[in-house]
Amino acid sequence: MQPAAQILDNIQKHISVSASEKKLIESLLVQQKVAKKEVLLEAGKVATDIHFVSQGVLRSYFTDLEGDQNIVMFAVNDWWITDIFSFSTGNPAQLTIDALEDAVVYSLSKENLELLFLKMPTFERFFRILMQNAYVREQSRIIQNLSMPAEERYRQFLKKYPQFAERITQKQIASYLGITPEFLSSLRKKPNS
Amino acid sequence: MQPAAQILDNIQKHISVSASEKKLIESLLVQQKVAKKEVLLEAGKVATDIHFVSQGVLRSYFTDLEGDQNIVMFAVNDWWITDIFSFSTGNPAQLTIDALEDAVVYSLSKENLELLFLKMPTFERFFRILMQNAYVREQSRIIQNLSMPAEERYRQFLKKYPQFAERITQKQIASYLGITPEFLSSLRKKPNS
DNA sequence: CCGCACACTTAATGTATCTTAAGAAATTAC
DNA sequence: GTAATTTCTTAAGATACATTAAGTGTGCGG
Repeated sequence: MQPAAQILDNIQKHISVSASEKKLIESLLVQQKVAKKEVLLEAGKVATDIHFVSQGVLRSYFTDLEGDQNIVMFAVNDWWITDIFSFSTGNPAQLTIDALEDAVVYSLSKENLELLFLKMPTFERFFRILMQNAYVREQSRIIQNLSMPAEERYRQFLKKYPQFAERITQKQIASYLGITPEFLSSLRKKPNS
Repeated sequence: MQPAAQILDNIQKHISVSASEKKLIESLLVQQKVAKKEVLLEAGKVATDIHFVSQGVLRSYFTDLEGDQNIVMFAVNDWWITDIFSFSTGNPAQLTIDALEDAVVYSLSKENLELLFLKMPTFERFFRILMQNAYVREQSRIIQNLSMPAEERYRQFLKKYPQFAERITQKQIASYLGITPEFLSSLRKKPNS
């Protein structure tokens, strides 16, 4: 699929887009290739862009005082990713975003997003739906973290994101679940009762 | 403050609203008084409304398989609350919403919200900002849950939400933090080093 | 194709947090 | 205003999960 077509499909799942609007959107996106391990956003800098993942796998993570990485999200094709806190407020990012596999992304700067909102008011609706879905996802994760032991969270993760499980190492998954790789290994060994 | 004025103020922090739009908004809101312990939304039913809290304190919580309540959020004056998953998708709610103190809320049904989006496209922007802020909040909580021990999460909670700490019992706060009231009590006893 | 870094596993020991139980304090209901 | 209910605390014992350390596999850069 043509990369632009991939984003437009993603957008058109939620709003309709005229031919001239398609051109406008395409003109505001910047394609970036991101090599495995390459950093797209570094904690401490301001997140100026939101990225649409066309191919490959990205992750965002928080580095805590002990220096440990805590994975906040994974993003594969058709996902949008940024440090939403930094992108919203202009404060320094808490998260680092890098590639777990070679990736291709389309980046939209905050200025261009605001331009889109101005020139194409329905894009506000699209972005509202994007944010609302992200809110649903994060709230669902909070519920799981509060109410389930690690073993059950792991099962739910495999069920909800089978496309991640195949491509992401156990170490990364453990970090996402908030447990150590050693403990995840011991969970996996257990007969799944 | 006139209740309608309170909501309009909240909305006008993010978008400008004409006189006729103000009337429209007011006409679509329904005032509800909620007595302490009264249930506004019951898990299993569909969340048809989003509620603006004018006075009092509400909470939403998830009841897990063991029957324990896990608090997802508190809402005091000027907060909006619903089960965003159920409200978005029309699926049965996972959360129960009830009042921890006598409260007054203004409820906006999903139909009326869609009507607002149609008649007042800038309302899409307001709601986008609402959802984006909620996303930021939930992501920040996930980062804290992943990277900090309970004692530090409690400190951050007190710092971030001093208005909650005064009005909400230790038991509720413990549930929000994902720990038992007994353990919270032991944390509070420790000299704050 | 070799070597090295890194992922995954296993197991012993350690610790944060839970469970249970009971009493004291505070709030609520009649 | 007093009984009844709920909250908060304390403490002992239990458990989920972390830490450390060592060994085995696996991918990948040169």
